[in-house]
Amino acid sequence: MQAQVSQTPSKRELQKEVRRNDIIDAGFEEFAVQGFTATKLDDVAVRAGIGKGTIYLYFDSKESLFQEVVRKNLFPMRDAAQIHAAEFKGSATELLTIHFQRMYLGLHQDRMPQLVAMIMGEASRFPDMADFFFKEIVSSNQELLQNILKKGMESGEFRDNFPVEFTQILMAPAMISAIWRLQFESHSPLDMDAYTQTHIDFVLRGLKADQH
Amino acid sequence: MQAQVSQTPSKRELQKEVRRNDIIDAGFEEFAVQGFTATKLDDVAVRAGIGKGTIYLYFDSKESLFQEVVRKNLFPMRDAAQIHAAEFKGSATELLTIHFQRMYLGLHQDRMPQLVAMIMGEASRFPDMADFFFKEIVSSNQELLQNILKKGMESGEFRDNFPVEFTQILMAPAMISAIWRLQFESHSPLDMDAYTQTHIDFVLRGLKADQH
Amino acid sequence: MQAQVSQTPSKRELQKEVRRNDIIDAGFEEFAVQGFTATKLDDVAVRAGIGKGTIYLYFDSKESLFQEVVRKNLFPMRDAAQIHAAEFKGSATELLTIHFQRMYLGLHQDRMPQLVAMIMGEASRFPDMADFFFKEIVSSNQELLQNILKKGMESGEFRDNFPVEFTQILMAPAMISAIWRLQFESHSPLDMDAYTQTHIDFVLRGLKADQH
Amino acid sequence: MQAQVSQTPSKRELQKEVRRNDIIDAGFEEFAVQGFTATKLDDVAVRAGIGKGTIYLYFDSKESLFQEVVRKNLFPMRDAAQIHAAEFKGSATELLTIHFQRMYLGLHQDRMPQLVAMIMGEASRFPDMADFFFKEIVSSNQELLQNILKKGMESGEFRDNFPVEFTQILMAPAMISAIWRLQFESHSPLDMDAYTQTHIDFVLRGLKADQH
DNA sequence: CATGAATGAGCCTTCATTCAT
DNA sequence: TATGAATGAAGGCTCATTCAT
Repeated sequence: MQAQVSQTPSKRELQKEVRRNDIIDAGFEEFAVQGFTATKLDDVAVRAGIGKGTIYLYFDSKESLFQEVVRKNLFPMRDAAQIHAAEFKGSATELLTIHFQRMYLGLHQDRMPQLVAMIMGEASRFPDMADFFFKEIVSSNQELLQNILKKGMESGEFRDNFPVEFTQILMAPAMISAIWRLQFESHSPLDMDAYTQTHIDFVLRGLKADQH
Repeated sequence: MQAQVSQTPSKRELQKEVRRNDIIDAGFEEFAVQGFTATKLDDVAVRAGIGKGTIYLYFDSKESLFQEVVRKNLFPMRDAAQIHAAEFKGSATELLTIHFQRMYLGLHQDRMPQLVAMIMGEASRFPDMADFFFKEIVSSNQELLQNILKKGMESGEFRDNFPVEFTQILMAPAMISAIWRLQFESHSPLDMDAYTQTHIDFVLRGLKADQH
Repeated sequence: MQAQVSQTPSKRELQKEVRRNDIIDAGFEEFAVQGFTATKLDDVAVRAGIGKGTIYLYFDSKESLFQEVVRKNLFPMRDAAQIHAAEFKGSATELLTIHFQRMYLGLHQDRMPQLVAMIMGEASRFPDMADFFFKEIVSSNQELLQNILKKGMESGEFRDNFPVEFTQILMAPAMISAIWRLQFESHSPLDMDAYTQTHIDFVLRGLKADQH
Repeated sequence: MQAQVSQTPSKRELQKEVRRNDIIDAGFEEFAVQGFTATKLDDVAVRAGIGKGTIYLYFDSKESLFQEVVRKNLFPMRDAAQIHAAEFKGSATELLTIHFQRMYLGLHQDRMPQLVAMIMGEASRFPDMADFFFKEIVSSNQELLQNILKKGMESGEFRDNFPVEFTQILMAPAMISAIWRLQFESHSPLDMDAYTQTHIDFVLRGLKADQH
């Protein structure tokens, strides 16, 4: 008579998952604004609307909460980019264009700029985190871009003498734009659409196969 | 008995200046490695070879010491760049090349990468500092580069349709290289000479006047 | 339908009693190993195979659980000793010998050494418990031993000038052996059979009626 | 002209030593009354009349303070006993008598009973401490007593069939008396002079060479 | 001027107890 | 009844800042 299917999570389990997410989101906000060290778990708790001790029912420590925050916010972007690239049918030029447009969308979503800035600034003091970040995010992105470059070189769209190991040169303006908006938006706002377009255009010019 | 001439600083004043500099240098090392929040004034004192209390004879607070550290380490680079650009006689292409080479030299000198990373990561939490950093360093650099661009456009070396307000696009790879080396050098080392050359070459290609 | 006779406990009441005992046993294990302060009710619950909140359905607080643990584990020993002494037919020498042998058996049973050590170390911080322990266990044991001594003095087996108020002198080696094994077994193990025999022999020599 | 002799500690160093001792003494009081786990460093600080943080200028942690407390309070007793035994000229019976009298004096001095009770109760949860205690105090005491026993056996004062490895049997009543006074003094006070005398007398009877 | 001992506010983490389900 | 999620007070420890020497 028990019609309870084991796959459907109980109401309680659902509630726990929701709560866990609330904490991650609250942590995201706080970490992004305050940075890791300066963030107080008290503030995270207040923002999540829970008691301070509750955080420890879901996470082992401040650091592990931080890892989850990074994970939850960066993985989807990475995965979406990979899937898109794998499925894309079209020229390398088009793919690179769309890939960069998507990168800008992701980087300026919500509090992503803060997250990026925080990781750049504090990762080196948490070797585990730098490790995790490099392996899960950075190298995957690098590889993705390298594949696009190789594709373009094979098709003759891109010059074949650009050193593919220096993908940083191509992506850097996107990262810097995120930091810029975080730090200097009030001093000198950035027209992101124009910036994005200029950046992509600049990259395509720089990669264009040499005339002869 | 004191025939002290007011213009020449007394031995005591010289001594004070030296001491002040020692503290700034020690602070630089510590802030660069640990970041602002994680740096202990105890460590700064030890590194400077003085007592902890002495710091407060020269600086009002941890934060004001930090400001001085930034000031002292970034001003010379900026000033040297400005002087060089003003005095340079030659093509815009050459000037831009040399300017970038100097920028890389400066950025990878000593602990500059850490300083850059730290500013990027923590500046937003110290509005005064972000302010100072923008006004004294960023905008000056931007202006300098814009002048080079305009010069090149006027001489016909560079295409005149690159939006000069987006100098970030041109400089970003240099900033990112500093951060990369700080965070990921152990995961994936960067050949800086090749990187620098590739970057400059890429920029020049991107700015090259259109063929017709 | 319920033909429940009030004198026979219902199945439910039996179940409650069983559950209560499970908790006490789990508490015993944990308190004995960790001590009172260091024991977490969480661990007790896990060991008892129940939820943490359930403990509060059976006990008012951690402290009251502790009292029950002590009560349940020391009463049987005390009662068995009293019954045995009351029923014993034989010489005082024999009775004392057997009484001590039983004491050793009890003291080294299971986790009794830990319980003894814990009471010795922590009882003073729980006046109620010290009270309870003194009234229910200590004084009863003292009285029992005093009765044996008096019996032996009357029968001429023991010298009559041993001050019966100092039964501690006779029992101490047994208590200390329990603590020794708990704390120093790894440093210097104790051959309990030989120790017991030596102790009893020593006591009998010390009590032996003077020669003349 | 500097007449400062390097051996004389400066006033500041003296002050530090005094302060260090104050903290140890305050810690002694608190640990003895509350036990290790229940003692708050706040309370130690208040008792020592200093700020909470000051403790950490002198000790690394609560546990290391505890070690110092034990060290400072137990070492003198141990050393004095060893010196006395080494210098003593007289019979083994006299030596043992005096040794025990001194042991009682030491054990009931100040807060020594509490310290003993605390070590007995909590040592097992701090393996380092149990280790330290066994090596520095227990085994030294055991050895000392064994030497006295051997001396008496050689001189014919004591029977030679008492197993010298079981010195616990001889010393236990002294330890137990300390605990008794701590826990049950209010329920049943102990006349320590009579107790001591009875114990020594009992031990000497038990060790007395057999008549023949 | 220089020192470093002293301070105490502040933060992460734990855990007995409560209570909605 | 039983559960275990939630709470928040409490404690060990850190560190910027002060101040007596």
